[in-house]
Parts: sequence; structure tokens; C-alpha cells
Amino acid sequence: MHVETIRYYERLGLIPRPAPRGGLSAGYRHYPASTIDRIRSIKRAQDFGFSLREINELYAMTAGNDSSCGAMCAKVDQKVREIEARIASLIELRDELRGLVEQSARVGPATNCKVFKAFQAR
Amino acid sequence: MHVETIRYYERLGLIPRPAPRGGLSAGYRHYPASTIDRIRSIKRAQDFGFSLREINELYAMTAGNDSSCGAMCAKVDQKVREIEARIASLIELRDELRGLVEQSARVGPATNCKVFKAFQAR
DNA sequence: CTTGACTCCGTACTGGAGTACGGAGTTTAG
DNA sequence: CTAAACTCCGTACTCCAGTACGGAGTCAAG
Repeated sequence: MHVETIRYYERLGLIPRPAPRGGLSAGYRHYPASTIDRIRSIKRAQDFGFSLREINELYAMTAGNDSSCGAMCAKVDQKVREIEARIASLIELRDELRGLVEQSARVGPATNCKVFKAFQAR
Repeated sequence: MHVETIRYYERLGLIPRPAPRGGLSAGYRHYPASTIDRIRSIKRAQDFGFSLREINELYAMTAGNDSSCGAMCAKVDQKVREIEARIASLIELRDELRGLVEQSARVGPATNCKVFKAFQAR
């Protein structure tokens, strides 16, 4: 984890910057365990496919102590739908490209190549 | 198709810029049919999932008149593999997120939420 | 013949997630 | 005690595919 990344998260407001009194010694940052946990949870949320902006929103939700489990799950539901859409279009693409190379001779100049022709078609 | 996008493609060397003598009238661009075809083929290659940089490389291949069909197909093969890797990791992600919301009560504060806890786990 | 809509050009900006730079201060190992 | 290695800060740069800006020139319609 780069120091610059931490600073970047501070700028985005994802983690609190240590208060001058107590959190800083001679100008150096000294993080409480809670901040370190938060950084770890940011990384985990990123692994789950959330952007830093979305992660900020998720945290904002947990701040209000109302029934936010439903809202949070709704966000995740939506993320699942987004992922499924991406999967579907990637599958379509893969099949199209596969078809192209299967029809291709793989010898001779590209100008006779099915793949090349596909780019030029229509 | 925005004019600016065309200018951008010129800058990248994806299309030749019209020669001052003949291709320009009073400083205005006037494209030959070959360039227009090329722009269309760029769009098609983009739809196939290639970046502008890769498209430039593909065109560079066709310039040499050797047996470039094989090389071109190899590029497409690799693209297919990239796409498959992305699909696989997206499927993994989707299943993980699905599991999370399925275990979640969807009521109460987020701090009791399985989803939220997953971010904080470990 | 004027007005509005287009084009020219170079440069700078967008968004996302950082990374790099440079000068100053600080900490640590020898 | 000094030199290397770290940290501080703000700003600017990276990649990608464009998009926007602003001032000047040009073209078509009325």
C-alpha cells in the first residue's frame, strides 16, 4: 500500500485525516486502528467491484443509523445486474471473435483474412 | 461522428490527414472514400473490443504484405483469451455478491448487514 | 451582405485510481 | 553526527477515448 494512495483516500474523504493534536507527531500521520480497518474494508469493497465513489456512498449509508441494510443490499443487487450485463456482452463478443478466427485460413496476407474482412465489412 | 473525434484519430495516426494540395479546400478537410472506409472499420474494430492502440497495430500488420493473416488471427485469439479471463472473474464476483445478499436480512441498520460485514471481514 | 452555422487550430479538460515530482523537514542506522 | 531513507505538502502527470474552449476563418441561406 503506497503512502500516496492513503493520501489520495484522505483527499476523497474515504478516511479521516488524523487530527493535528494526537494523531500527528512532528507532522507525521499516525493512524488509529479504526482507520486501518477502514482502509482494509475499502480494498475489500474494491475487490467486490465497487468504485471509490460507490464505496463512499456505501459508507454514507451506514452513518445514518436507520434501516440501511435494505438500501445497502439494493446497491449490491444493482451491482450484480451491472456485472451480468457486462458478462452477457462479453460472451457475445467472444463468440463473434471466435467465429471469425475459425473461418480464417491463418495463412497468406491479412488482406485475404476473414478477420480483416470483418473489420471492413458493410 | 464528431469532427473532434476525426481530428483525434488523425493525431493518433489512425487515418492519414488530407494533403494540403488536393485534400484541402480553403483549409477544410475533404476526405477520400478510402479514409471514410477506414474510419468505419475503426469503429467496427472497436466494437470487437480492440483499443485504438491495438487497432493501430492491426493496421500496421496489414501494411507489410507478408503472411499477416496468421499474426492477425493470433491477436484475435489473444483478445478472446482476455475476454474469457474477464468473464471468469466477473462470474466469480457476481456469485460472491449474490451469496452476500442472499444471506442478508434486508432489514435493520447496515451495521448488522451481512453485506456490510463482508466488507469488514478479516 | 449580413447572420448564423460550420470548420480550422492548439491546448486543456473529463473521469478513475492512483503515481510522480520537488523541496523541505524528520527519523534512524552506522 | 552525519548520511540515507523516510515523510510532509501541493501540484501535475499517467492512461484512454474522446470532448470542450476560444479566437479566427469560411461557407450557405435569406
